[in-house]
Amino acid sequence: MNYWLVKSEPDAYSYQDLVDEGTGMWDGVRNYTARNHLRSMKKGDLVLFYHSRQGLEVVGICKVVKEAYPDPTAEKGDWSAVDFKAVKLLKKPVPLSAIKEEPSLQEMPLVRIGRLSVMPVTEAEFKKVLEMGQTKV
DNA sequence: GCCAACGTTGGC
DNA sequence: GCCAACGTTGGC
Repeated sequence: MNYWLVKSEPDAYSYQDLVDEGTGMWDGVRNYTARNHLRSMKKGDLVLFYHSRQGLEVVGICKVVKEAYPDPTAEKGDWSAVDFKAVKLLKKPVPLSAIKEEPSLQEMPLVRIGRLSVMPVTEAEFKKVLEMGQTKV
């Protein structure tokens, strides 16, 4: 079991949109590092859902229900998409400012590499974020 | 809206 | 193959 974090601008696609859809396609990634992370995802992996630009907080948990397949929105190039299903809304969203203040979360790419939109998270980091969000899977 | 950080592109 | 210029992302 691996753990991940994905970012989305809620204006474009929010956690609530995923809840409404049931199963959502995670497409449109056009960054090689992020794409490679998508391809490493396995069915059942748990994913933190983060709202960028607006919100700036981890809002929910979802899981991988379909592993990487060719991104249908890519007109050219070698890109991938995966499918997610919403698992649980965090009881308390975890803001970026709180993550930055938590010593054990300083190594997260979310803090270190601002621009990356799909990133791995360690089990310890994942659990810590859930704890801060007062939520259990 | 600004700007820093990072990735990509293209000239040499 | 290096590196400057440019574009994009995303926090502030």
